[in-house]
Amino acid sequence: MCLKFSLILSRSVNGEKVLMRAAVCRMEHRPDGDLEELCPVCGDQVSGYHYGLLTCESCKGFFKRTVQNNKKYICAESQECRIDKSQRKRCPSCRFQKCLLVGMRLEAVRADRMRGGRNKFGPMYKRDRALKQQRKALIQASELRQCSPNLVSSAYQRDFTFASCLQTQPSVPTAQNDSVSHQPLSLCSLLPDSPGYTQCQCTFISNWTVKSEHSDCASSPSPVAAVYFESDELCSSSPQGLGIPQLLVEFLHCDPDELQLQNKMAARLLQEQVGWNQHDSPSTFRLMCIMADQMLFFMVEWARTSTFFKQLKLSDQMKLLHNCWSELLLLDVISRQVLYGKEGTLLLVTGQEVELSDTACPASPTLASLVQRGQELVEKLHILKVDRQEFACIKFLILFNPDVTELEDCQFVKSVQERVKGAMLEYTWSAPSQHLGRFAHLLLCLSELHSLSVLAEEYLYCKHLSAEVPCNNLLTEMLHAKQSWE
DNA sequence: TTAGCCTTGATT
DNA sequence: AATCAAGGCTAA
Repeated sequence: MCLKFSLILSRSVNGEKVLMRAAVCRMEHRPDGDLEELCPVCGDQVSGYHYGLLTCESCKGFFKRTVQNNKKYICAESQECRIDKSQRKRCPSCRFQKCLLVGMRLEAVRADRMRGGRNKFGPMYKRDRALKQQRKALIQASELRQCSPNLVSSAYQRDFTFASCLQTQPSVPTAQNDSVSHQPLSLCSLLPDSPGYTQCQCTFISNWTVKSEHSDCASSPSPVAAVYFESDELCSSSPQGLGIPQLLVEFLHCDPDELQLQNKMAARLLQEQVGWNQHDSPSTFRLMCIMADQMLFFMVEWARTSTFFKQLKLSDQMKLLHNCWSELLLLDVISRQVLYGKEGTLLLVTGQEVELSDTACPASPTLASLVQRGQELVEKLHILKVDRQEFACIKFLILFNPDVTELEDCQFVKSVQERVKGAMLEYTWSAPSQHLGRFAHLLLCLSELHSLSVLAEEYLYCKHLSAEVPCNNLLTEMLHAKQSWE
């Protein structure tokens, strides 16, 4: 899993935004755009829906062979191989990883090898087709209106070939809204009270409406979406009156909804996908980078709107976030595994599950160590039965770190940290079947989390130095901020 | 092993 | 009867 951690802490894609826009324009002028869809795995022509989404014939066959024969591949490089039409045969390991990452479904391969007929994905495919129709109509309408970029862009937001999106469709542009995507975004410009903070970026988050139909989720083939719903309903209905400290209730309200994140991430991936083609098909590494970058936006938005944090001055807000971004990213991945994950698989924010055995990476000792220690940490937190309330607290505990240098309002940060600790202690002790040493164990886990984040950042910085991390994104800004202090 | 073409059969 | 996404076959 830590392989994924480190990948997640990697790079983002501002340069590609330009490509995306170019692709949109090309498609507009193509008479029959959606007959020329490209396989999300390798960029070849698609031949129909296969195992959850539109793919080409070769990736369909490859996925079938791999699953049916229970094949295990090992990447000879560092699990970052580029998969495109000409190179797809070179690394089956990375190819299969990419199949899973874009949303091909293991469960669509029949165990009994029965031929013909239809499977449970039928309605999903139908919905996706309808969305594509809608998109096409919108594009045609926008052409009539002399190619209004916004309309074209939003039309594309509604189309998404990833399986996760077939279940929960994205509805609104992502953080890097089209109108701002061509220029680099900085942390500063995302926080309020700063000169660079634009209304466009604000309204993206606050106006976000989740259109994921509950009925769809109920009948969804994905158990993940169902899990999120159940737990979210529990959390929103149960805290009051059950002896949960008021502060915790407040934290829970600040906590973003997992299903909303899933939708936003799907929309972001869609936006990126528009720019992919045969020559520019992203590696697993790059996909993870895109996700990491988006997670950073989620994180900033969470902090920006959270209690206590919004009372801080911009300079302190930035210092706190620069200090703990990697720890919060890791915590996000880890908490998702503890709360919703299954043993042996990595649950992505998109709701997709990746087999951990397939992601083992011996290529880099740093990566291998991250993987190992990350898994152990998940296991420890799982045994401690850390719940969503506690994770919400831990995030604040990490964010409000009074040891950060040159804080203007260090006293306030310290007082918040004390209050968070107090509320956590109260919650931990009031819960039944909790032993006395649990809180201490939890704190030990946090120190392990911190050391993991240091390791991950070091690894990333090396990648950055070897020019594998692109410039002009939130991630490189974070990397530089930390390095310039130390 | 790959990938293009073929066969199958539940659903529409 | 038509559709189309499963699995199967086979030359390269």
